[in-house]
Amino acid sequence: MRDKYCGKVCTDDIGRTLTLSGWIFRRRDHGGLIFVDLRDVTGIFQVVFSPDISPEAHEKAGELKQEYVIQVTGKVQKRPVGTENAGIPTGDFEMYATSFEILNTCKALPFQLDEEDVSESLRLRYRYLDMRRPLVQKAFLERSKAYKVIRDYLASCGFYEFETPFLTKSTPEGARDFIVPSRLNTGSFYALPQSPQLFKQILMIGGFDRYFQIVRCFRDEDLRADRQPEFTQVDIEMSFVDVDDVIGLCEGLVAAMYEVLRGEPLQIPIKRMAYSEAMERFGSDKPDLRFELPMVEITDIFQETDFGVFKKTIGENGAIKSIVLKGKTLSRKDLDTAVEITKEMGAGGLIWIRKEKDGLQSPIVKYLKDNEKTAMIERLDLSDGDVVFIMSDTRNKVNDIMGRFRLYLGEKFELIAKDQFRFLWIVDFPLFEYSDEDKRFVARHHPFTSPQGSIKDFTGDYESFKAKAYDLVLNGVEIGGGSIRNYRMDDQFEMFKLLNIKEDDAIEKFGFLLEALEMGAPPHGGLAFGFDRILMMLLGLESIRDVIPFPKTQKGTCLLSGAPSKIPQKQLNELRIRVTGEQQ
RNA sequence: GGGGUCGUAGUUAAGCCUGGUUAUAACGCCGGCCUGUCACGCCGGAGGCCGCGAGUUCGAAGCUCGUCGACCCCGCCA
Repeated sequence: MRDKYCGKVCTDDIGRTLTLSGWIFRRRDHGGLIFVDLRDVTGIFQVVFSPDISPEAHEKAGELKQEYVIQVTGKVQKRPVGTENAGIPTGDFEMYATSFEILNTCKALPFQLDEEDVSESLRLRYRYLDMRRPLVQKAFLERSKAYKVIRDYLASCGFYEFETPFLTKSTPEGARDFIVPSRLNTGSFYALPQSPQLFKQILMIGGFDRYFQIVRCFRDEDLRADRQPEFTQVDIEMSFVDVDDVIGLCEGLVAAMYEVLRGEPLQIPIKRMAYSEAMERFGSDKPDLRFELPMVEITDIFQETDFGVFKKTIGENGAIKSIVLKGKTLSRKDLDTAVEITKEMGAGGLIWIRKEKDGLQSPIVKYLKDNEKTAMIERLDLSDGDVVFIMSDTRNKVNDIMGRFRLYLGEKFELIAKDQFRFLWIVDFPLFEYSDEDKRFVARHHPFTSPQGSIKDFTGDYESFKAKAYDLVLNGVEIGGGSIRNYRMDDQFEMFKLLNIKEDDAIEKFGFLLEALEMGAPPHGGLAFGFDRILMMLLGLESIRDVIPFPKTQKGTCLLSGAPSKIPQKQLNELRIRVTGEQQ
């Protein structure tokens, strides 16, 4: 139906008669001449309708409206001198239409395709129109390029691609599952996979050595700007590897993606930071390193303090930590707002101290001893005008709230280098983590994660026992995570014991993996990247929805299709399901 | 489960704080004119349950309460 794409017409085509097809992007009707911008996925080409060339075509072109689909034939020529459009690649050329056909019409549009501030719900409702917009289109074309880079890179590294089931079994200790009722097995349910974790381990035990899959995963949790109920992971597993092997491979992959999507090489190896350092200095296991503003601990300075708040914290073995804001002028209102913000984050309070020419200024300064002030000025390297924010509470609370407060300061005082891409590996995660909900220690990563050293060396100190687990962080967003797995049954059972998971329960939930571990499982480990998130970040977009063609809203609905929806009673009957409408 | 922002022609916004005649603009849409535009231009026109429901009031787009929807955040997300 066409000889060429609109955006691909070039000098070689001058003098040739071509047939092009596409959408009417814009029509400029001068009464005599009518100009039409014909658009397809490759770009725009200008078609001219003139009564001197074809009175019929010119007459009929009066009917053309936005987004009509046409097929047009004419001779390509150079535009007259002075009428070229440097703004588009085909701006030196045009075509006088000798004939054309309207292949389809288009109703009045719900929004203009070149309009920038269209509400997202309207865009999602009419996603097919939204996709015709160049910037939206670009995101999905880049996504397509990314699939190819990943497949090419991993294939070149000896990886095989597999598919794993979507109708599967609930995985342990994870997010809430999406559930699918089984008609053939009344009262039983499949779970959609949160990740192909168990299956990829089975593939290693099956001897394939290196597996990957670009795979949809499902988690029935509340949504965010960077979270969707179904999302895509680049899932990777390798045999006969340790932490450095997996990290090295993944760095190569990320660098390949970065180069294709950003058009410049990525410096590797990527910086690594221990989990404990991340928490103590940045109050987060995914620090944004596009700006500094680290927390500095000053607990030791106040061992002999008379200041009640600090005294209490030290007595309860808490932490006193500070963040220094340099070179910014803060009004009293800024300081009050800062205090307010941290209170909203759950802080008991926030202390600020300003370094002035003649000493420290703060509501609490009168409670501080001279040696404490001096030590603080020295430790924090304070200059005149610097503002110190101090929080004093339990260590975890200080880390958490100061970490979030740090992000607030970075944003508010424009300290973040928004054009930077700061990758970071977080390593040496703790193997366990206390769950307030379950009132016990649970696996921080997942229960198949291998500890550093032998699990048999566990001394009872859950909090300091380290895992062979690692996360990849980009600009404060977790974009991937993985671990080396337990590959021996005795180690795995020991792990379950420490997690207080009963043997029967373990066998019931994932006995097939445990059985396989006893049949010559090789050492193995891997990682999963959040594909949508990486794309979002590398393309500089604000929301994961911008890189997913058909995303869900925050309430999990699809505005295009109307899912989820009620289903006919007949279907419910077949599944033996009764909807009670009541909270059980 | 909790906190917040928003909802006004097809679209994007103004008006709301301080209630009062016909709810304003731009883009789009419809009609007319125009032979070098590319965000074409000029003239004219149509288009509104002010998200929905109660309440307050002589009178509500504007105040109050509820509700629905979209978004952001906390919890949650191994």
